Amino acid sequence: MKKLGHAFFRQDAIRLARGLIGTVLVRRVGGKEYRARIVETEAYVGTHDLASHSSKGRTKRTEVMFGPAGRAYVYLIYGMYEMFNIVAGRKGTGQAVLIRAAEPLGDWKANLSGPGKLTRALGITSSANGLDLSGSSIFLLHDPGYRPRIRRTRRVGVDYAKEWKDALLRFFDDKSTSVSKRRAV
DNA sequence: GCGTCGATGGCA
DNA sequence: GCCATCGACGCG
Repeated sequence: MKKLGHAFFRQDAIRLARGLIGTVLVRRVGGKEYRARIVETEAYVGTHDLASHSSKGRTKRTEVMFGPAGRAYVYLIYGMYEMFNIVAGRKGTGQAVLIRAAEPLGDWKANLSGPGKLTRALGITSSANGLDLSGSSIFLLHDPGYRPRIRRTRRVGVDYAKEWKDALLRFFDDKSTSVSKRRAV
């Protein structure tokens, strides 16, 4: 399996969100390595997307979204959950892909069916914000032997986003049982 | 099975 | 005063 690099992450958020389904997330922490197949993502397509944090403009929090693709954007939500995103697209466009669910691979067992559960289980915190994902502590692998069955729905929890709330920007692998529960179209 | 609700903290 | 969430609880 080949490591995903800058050229892959630099795709626009929609193509990246779709392309990430079925890839393998690798997390090295505490001398151990954990692998999980990504089965659910959401695209946040730029500063015009009212559900995207980048639509608020450049702030201390959103700064990393405006940087180069392939870095981690990690933030705290509801006071207790960290969300793990990958910056997408051309630098300055404010795009990112939220990783919502994954399926453990190998001996390791965990419930990764939701963005908060995934980061908790993998030990991803805001200290990883801005981290280059072509490094060694968090990176991704292309798995050419796996063919996901991709479905597309509305994003979760963005009802405030006016004309953007119903955009079909959530992708998941219909073959997987690790997709987070909500499947509303 | 489904709706409602509270926890909890950074941010604008 | 919001939230890109989750799990517990009360239905009947």
